[in-house]
Amino acid sequence: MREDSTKHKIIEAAGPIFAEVGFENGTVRDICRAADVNVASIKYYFGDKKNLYLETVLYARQSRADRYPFPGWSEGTPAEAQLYDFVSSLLRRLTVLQGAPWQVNLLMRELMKPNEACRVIVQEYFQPMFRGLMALIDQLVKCPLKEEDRLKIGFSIIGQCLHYRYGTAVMDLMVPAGLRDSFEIEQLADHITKFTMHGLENYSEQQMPSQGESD
Amino acid sequence: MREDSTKHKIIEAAGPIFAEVGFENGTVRDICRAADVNVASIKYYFGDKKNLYLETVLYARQSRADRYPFPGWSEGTPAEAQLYDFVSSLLRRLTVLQGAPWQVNLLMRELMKPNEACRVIVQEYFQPMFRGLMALIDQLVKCPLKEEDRLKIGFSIIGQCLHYRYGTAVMDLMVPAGLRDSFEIEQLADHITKFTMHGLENYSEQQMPSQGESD
DNA sequence: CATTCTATTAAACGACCGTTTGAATGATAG
DNA sequence: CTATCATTCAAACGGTCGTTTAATAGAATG
Repeated sequence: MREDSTKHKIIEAAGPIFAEVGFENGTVRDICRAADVNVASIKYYFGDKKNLYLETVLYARQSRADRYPFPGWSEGTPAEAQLYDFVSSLLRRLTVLQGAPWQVNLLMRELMKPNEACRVIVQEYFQPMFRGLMALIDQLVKCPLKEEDRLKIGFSIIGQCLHYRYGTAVMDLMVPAGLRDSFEIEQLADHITKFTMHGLENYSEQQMPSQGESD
Repeated sequence: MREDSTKHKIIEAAGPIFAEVGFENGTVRDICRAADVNVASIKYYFGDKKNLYLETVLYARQSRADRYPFPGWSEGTPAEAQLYDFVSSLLRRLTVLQGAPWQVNLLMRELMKPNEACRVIVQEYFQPMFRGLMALIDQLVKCPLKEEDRLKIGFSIIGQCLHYRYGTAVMDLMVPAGLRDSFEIEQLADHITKFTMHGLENYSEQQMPSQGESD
């Protein structure tokens, strides 16, 4: 798609608007004014507003995937370093503590209240990332994990990271101004990595408690 | 407020609608149809739609606070048991893995994209909870914590819990049907408690690493 | 040149929005 | 009964929404 094509201009204008206010509140008139095109162009190029939204979400996904291909580690990299890299790149990808680019906000919006585009996003974007994380978890614990525990651990890691995006507004009210310096990405990644490493340390020993916990 | 009063009927009708579709997409006509009152009642009792929304959010907060007053533990309760209670009651309060009552969804919506009501919610609802958690964290680690670390640990715990609400849709696609049984609230609380306990175990030793971590 | 196809335009359509009006209703008080 | 008050009502207001129309301009094709 040519960068100066009308279709491209519309998507680039629609992205920030949908990301900011969602599908229903983003009006085609606003979008077309921002893109400097006639309102009828929506019908001409996308059929209707719904399809414009769909194409915009998929475009956002694609451009984020292009921008942040998943890091491959060299063979010898220690697992803890890989975990740190994973966490910090996830935080960075979410551009925690900064204004996120519209692509991120739009994808988050889609993941939280899934429309049609959600399944595609999860399958092509989220699952590969999560699979990489679970392989990493396997390296970090001593013994093989049950699938459900592997998932829960993964959710614990992801949850710690995502909370810094979900809860941005709350956290701004929560963290005193004097402590903001301690909440840069590197330090958050450091904390989450340590916290997780310790959390995993004795995990293998807890795998099979005393079978039969009730009587 | 009498339970059968018109004002009460309107709020009870507005709650689920605002929670489901947000402020902008919830129409006064839908609300009034659900409440079985005339549209002009909005102006009569609330002035305008915005004020109706505000009163509905505050009502939601109040009814949740009434329903789940914060648990007080007896003096001797072990800290780990308190942590488990905290986590499981938070998960339960969010009614993770179930359809949440409209009050929860409305409050989550407000916390994520703060309108006017947010500040009140955070101050009266969230901060007391968080303060309780931080006091609990102090009991769990051996030595006094820096304020910033206490906050980060708190966020790590909250983040793990909230992710099961934020990411509901994604997780439904992520967890194979055969493993759903392992994701009941008790088991999630168990995992998060253990994971957190281990995460905190060596925390005190990491407080002051080797000062000067570069070259 | 005449024709066909692509792209863009201003204007309008019907539907729905939040809000407002002014009359009707029914209970209460003098 | 009359007057007053709070409450409810159907109807309409002006505005914005997504969508559509029909006309237009310019390039491509014969």
